[in-house]
Amino acid sequence: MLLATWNVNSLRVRLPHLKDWLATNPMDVVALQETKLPDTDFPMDEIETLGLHVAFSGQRTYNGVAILARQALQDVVAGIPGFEDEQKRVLAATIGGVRVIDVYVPNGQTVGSDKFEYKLRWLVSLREYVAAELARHPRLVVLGDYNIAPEDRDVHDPKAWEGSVHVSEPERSSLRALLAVGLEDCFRRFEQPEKSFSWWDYRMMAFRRNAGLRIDLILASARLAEKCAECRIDKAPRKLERPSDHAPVVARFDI
DNA sequence: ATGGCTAACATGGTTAGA
Repeated sequence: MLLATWNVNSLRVRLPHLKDWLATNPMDVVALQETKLPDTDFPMDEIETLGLHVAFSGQRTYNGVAILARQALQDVVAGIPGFEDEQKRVLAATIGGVRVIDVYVPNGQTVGSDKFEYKLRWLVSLREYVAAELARHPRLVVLGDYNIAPEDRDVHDPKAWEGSVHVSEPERSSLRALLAVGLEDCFRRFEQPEKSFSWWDYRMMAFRRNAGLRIDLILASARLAEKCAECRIDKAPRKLERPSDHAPVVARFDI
């Protein structure tokens, strides 16, 4: 089973890239973030034409998540149950016996801001949700845009980023607490190229300089992680005209 | 120098992203 996560930064703009990418990289499951579309505008027909089932939870202008899958999606749940939130950032579904939770973690803006506090609160709720889901689903994958670089090796210039949003200790500690309930970062199960990143700023020729962060993660339960055969970042779509600032991340599971 | 791009909403300039 091949799964991918991709923050497309507007599905309206990136639909051609997504279709081209899927044509050469057929996936069983794709988790999208920042679709930036209300559900009434979701390009359902175009996705279904690709032979994919789809579930989505979106809003105008901001946020928005969607799951595309070769097989039918079962038990679709939007949001974090019990956590009141206008922002459409979470979508769960069961596909082929695997529980999939697609997450778009809040950005956090700056350390100490209201949005930062919201990010930390949000991560506590996510952790509680994941703990409950793990008890019900031994095969669980939680993938998406975490807006946290787990370690300094996931940052192009750790000195320059030290203490700032995406790398700060409260955020990293929240991520470690999430992993501690029983998830593993699939990417780090394997030897990887030095300076592997999944996001590069649009400005300052950041992609050409590989000045990026690894913030898009595929986390899997122990039972699933042990079946992980590959995990990689595909930089190719980031090289196209008018790209998303994020690259897709792919994981393959022998199930 | 706290910017630099990009997208949405708007139709010029603000908000937000990371």
